[in-house]
Amino acid sequence: MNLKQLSQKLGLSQTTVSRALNGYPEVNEATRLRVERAAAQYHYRPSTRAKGLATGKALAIGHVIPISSKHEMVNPIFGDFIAGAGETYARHGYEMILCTADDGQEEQVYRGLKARRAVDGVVVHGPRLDDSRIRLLHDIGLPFVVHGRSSGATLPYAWLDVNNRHAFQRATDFLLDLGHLRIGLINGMECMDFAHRRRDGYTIAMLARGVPVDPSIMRSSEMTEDFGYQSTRDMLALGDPPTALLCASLISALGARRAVEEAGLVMGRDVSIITHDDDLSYLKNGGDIPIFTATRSSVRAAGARLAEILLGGIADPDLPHQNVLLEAELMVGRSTGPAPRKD
Amino acid sequence: MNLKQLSQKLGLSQTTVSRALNGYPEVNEATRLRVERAAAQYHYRPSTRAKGLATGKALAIGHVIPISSKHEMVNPIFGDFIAGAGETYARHGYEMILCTADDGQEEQVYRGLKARRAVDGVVVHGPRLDDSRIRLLHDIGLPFVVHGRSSGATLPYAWLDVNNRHAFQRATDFLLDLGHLRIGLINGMECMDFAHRRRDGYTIAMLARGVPVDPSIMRSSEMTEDFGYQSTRDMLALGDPPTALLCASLISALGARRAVEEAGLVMGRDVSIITHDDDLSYLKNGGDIPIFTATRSSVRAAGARLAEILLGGIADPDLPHQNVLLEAELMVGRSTGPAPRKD
DNA sequence: TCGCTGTACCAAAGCGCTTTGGATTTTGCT
DNA sequence: AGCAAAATCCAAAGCGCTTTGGTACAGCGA
Repeated sequence: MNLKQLSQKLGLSQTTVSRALNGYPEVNEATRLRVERAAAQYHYRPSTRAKGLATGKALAIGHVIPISSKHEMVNPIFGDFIAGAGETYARHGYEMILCTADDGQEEQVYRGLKARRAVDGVVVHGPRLDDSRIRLLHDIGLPFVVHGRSSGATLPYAWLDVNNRHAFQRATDFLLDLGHLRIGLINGMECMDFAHRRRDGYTIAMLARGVPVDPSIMRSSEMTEDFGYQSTRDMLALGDPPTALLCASLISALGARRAVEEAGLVMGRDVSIITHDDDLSYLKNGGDIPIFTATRSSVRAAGARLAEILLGGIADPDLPHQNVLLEAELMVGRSTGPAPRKD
Repeated sequence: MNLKQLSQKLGLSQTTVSRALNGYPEVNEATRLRVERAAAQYHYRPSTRAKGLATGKALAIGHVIPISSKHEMVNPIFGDFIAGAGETYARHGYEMILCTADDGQEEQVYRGLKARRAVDGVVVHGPRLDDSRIRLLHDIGLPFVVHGRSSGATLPYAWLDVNNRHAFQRATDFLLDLGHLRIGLINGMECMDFAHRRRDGYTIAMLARGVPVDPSIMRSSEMTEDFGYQSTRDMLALGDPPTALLCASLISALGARRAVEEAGLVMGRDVSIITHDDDLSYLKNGGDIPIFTATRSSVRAAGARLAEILLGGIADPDLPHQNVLLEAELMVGRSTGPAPRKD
């Protein structure tokens, strides 16, 4: 069923039917009701493509998933983020379109999206330090919101981020308060902006207390379980091993715990662990009492909020760039305790 | 830059430019070359919407992500699956569009996709037993491929699945061969087809050896870390605890290991664990030697393969429904060993 | 030379919608 | 009653592409 057929069935012009359905004022209420009922009855829905063509909008938002061809790594938070954003898009009549982009060809993908007029805006995932995508999207005139931030970017841009620096600063302080002095950092890849900021927070807190920052207990890589395990095992084998660990993700924290237990140590007693927790639906941090003490911030909520920002910016391009900084909660779980006394 | 502008710049008609770009024969090779060069120079890309309107195709594939509003659970394999499929779509000039659908409104979402003519086909994720979506999509005439299968479906349909029954049968046999008799099952939700089949495989193997199937060591729920932990803890507290566990996912296996170790037992010695491993990029099963003995099958590869099948079916609707059954590998890791001798 | 067959190109219609610029009828007011 | 304004509705153009149904011209054999 298309507009023409529907309007013929109603004995009205396409104009009137279209206006009735789109809430324009110049149509009799009785007529509008009749139209709406008929539309529902025949399951009429305007074709997105035709509507898009006619209005000059794409009625779609693009998400470009960076996929490192080296590591073939897909960001595990992606599913939850999308779930949050998707609901918002649907409510506003937008489609969500996904593209994957290997390392080198990211620029191509964004340009293609723009040239094909496939989207009205995009979400930038996984920003790196001084991320080139910001300049690129600015230049080609494609509205965007960054999930995270990009230190070093000179242009103003819209973003939504968790206050990673503050979160890790608080977490480090929490451990310092418990008497820990050897605090290991198991970070994400520090070319990623969020990891860089977390490290900053960690360093700031350590230095503020005059505790030395020791590179030998700071690791940085993709946040896999195995990386958490290896890093922890290595660090525990040091002459002066850490009594506490700061992990960048629940997944690497699971690996860290494995190494701790494998070494015959008890988490929360011999080694304390704090992790960041993205509150992923498939990786809950325990039940009532969290397993891990964690800095928590829901990625899914972030997705929903970010989508609102993007759509708002598209609806009114003159609006100033929105910047939203979310604070993470510090949830105390069972993985932390006072630093073990040296005997 | 659009077709009209490009054709004016070239002093050709839109027809000729369009045909040149789409590889039709009735255009001079020299002209075609000139057109292609100009298109590249001006970054011309046909508008997907316009092209779709003109051809009557949507040039897009839909993925509907079921999101249980009860559990707010997003399938963790989703990111990797999408990554596999996305590359295939891009290569064929298709967009991938995502919708989220809460429990009740799935039918609405599919109908909407069809009515808006937003997609040429869809991928059905997470099929349940006798899944109603198969009938629905058949009825509304939307091409689809199921990732998994649906026991009880009477209509023929295209699917790509892992041989879950065989995989779990082999895994169970493997444990039985090691002398285990009390083998616990930590399954996914058994309304899901894959979980049902895995249970079947387990049961078949047990019965074939005359080993009793004991419901008290069989659990079924969403595959979270916590579920793996709780289930294992409970089972280990039984009078006659299992000496081996079969897990449905690496995530719940991590939870199972936690419970095993917390009980002061050693995985691979006191309790053997076999898990299914979807080979997710962010959750590798260890390094060189797998942590867990596992039935492995790459979800990402499945995504790529399934996308090919769907596009093939769309290109030639008369083709019979393709059915692909992938065998999982049984990878031996460090989590399994002979059944402990009773003293 | 004429007709005929390709080859290479083009004008215009059409995909399903929105929107512009009227046209017609009603209403409100004097 | 008479007339402007408001209320409703409509025909047709246009969004950017593909495709149908041509035309024009060169080349060829008779």
